Amino acid sequence: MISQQKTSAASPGRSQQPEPGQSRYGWLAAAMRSRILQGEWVPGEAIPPEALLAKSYGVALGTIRQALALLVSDGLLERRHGTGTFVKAGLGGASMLRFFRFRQSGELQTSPSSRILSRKRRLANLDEADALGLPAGASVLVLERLRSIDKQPCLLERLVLPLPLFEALAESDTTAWDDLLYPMYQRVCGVVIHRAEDQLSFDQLTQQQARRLALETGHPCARVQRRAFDLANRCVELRTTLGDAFAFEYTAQVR
Amino acid sequence: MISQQKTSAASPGRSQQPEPGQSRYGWLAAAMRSRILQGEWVPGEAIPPEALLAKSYGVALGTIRQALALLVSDGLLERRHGTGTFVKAGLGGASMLRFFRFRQSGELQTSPSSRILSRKRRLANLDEADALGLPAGASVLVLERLRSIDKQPCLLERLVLPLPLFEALAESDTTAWDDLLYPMYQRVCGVVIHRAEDQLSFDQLTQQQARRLALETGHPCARVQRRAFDLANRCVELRTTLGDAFAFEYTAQVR
DNA sequence: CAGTGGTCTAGACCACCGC
DNA sequence: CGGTGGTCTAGACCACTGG
Repeated sequence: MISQQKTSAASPGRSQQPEPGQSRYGWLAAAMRSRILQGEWVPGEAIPPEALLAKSYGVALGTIRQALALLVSDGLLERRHGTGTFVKAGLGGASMLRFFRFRQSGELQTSPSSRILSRKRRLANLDEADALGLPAGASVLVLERLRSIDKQPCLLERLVLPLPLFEALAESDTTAWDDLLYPMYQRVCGVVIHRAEDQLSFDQLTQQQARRLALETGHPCARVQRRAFDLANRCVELRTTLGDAFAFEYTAQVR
Repeated sequence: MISQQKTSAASPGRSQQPEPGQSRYGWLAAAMRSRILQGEWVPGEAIPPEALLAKSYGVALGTIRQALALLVSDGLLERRHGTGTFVKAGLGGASMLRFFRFRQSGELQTSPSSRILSRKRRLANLDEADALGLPAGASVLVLERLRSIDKQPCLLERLVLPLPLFEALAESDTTAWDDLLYPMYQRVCGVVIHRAEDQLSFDQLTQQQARRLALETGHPCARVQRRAFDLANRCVELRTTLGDAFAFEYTAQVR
């Protein structure tokens, strides 16, 4: 080894750049990203101030700011003027409702209540293993979940969770679970959901699905197939949500 | 007037900032935005280089770069390394297809062909006048349009266009129109479509709609209600697109 | 090769927040 | 008030693009 490590936190050396084809701020962003992924900087808390980071990495303030801007646009950090730079907390949940407009007696947009209809452990099929990045024959936890507003069933969900990771959910009492899963993932399993991809499509309800949603067999439904990712950008949840197609409403921005 | 105008293009003066509560780069961005809206800088062409802008506005390079970054994130400008900074051309069109997966004989994603079914001039109703920012009783052009792939009808559209602006389309031969409307708006009417909002929902086809799409009455359909905006961010097109719900497929990013 | 945007520096001062 | 991020400067040098 030629380069000598400095006393700084994750030192890239001072007068040389161990990066091959990367910009310095790109390298810094990668370095700081890994400090988040490895748990040195934890979600919800502040990271060291810019000035300190600049000094410890041996770069100018502006360079650190560029690196931080990258992580902000990645959604990993959040800056608050006069206060500090914070690691973003995970997704709050209730994000499924943005696809639907359900009538409520009151005006308040309360999060729907949630009931687990079934929970079983089984082997992942090929598609699931592929999407979750699991080896063939890995086991998963499969949940069926009904979400209701004012005791009116409105969303039917099927979730697939990789099992070593979500083991804590395989045994606990499902009637005591939170209405929002993502904060619970974080609390119980240490899994932070950071982003998701929702694929929207259309179908008709099977007899069983219709019964659970209190609709008729063959009723049109909107289907949301979600892949949710953790901080390290690995898919850790597959979810299929069904709801009345006539309650579906979503606005997409173009360009 | 105390401040003396410099020789620069849209001079903000040198040592003072005529802005009330705004940052300097925010003011610069607004100034440059108006140079685009007023047609001094035209879509598709390069604006003056940063160094020249910095000198003519009497600010540092970094400040100009911040202002440019704002306009880039607004989608008004596009930067190309080693080449220049360009005013973005309008939306290309064919963007409706991103909501649908239509089977084609070949694999190629060609733009669907387009046929105008009807064209009439009438008074805008309240909703239309409101959305388009028109006075009550203004007139609009209403078009019905069928889009087909491989001679197979797939999308049925109804468009509402404000009339003083799109007068050139009210008389011309519709059989000679382009398949893509937005480039034609720009060429024929000087209207640049810059962004759009698409509201998605589901419904069932009326008898007339079904006939035009070669489907059955009551067949489930996806509805895309679009509001399209020009560079000045004024709504200049309302469009409702209907297509087979079973061909609907769209992916949304969460956070 | 000349001209463009991209990176980086080492400062200064300002605006906001919480105590 | 002290500490944070936000704005701004006036340079230097690098990397890409095109003729």
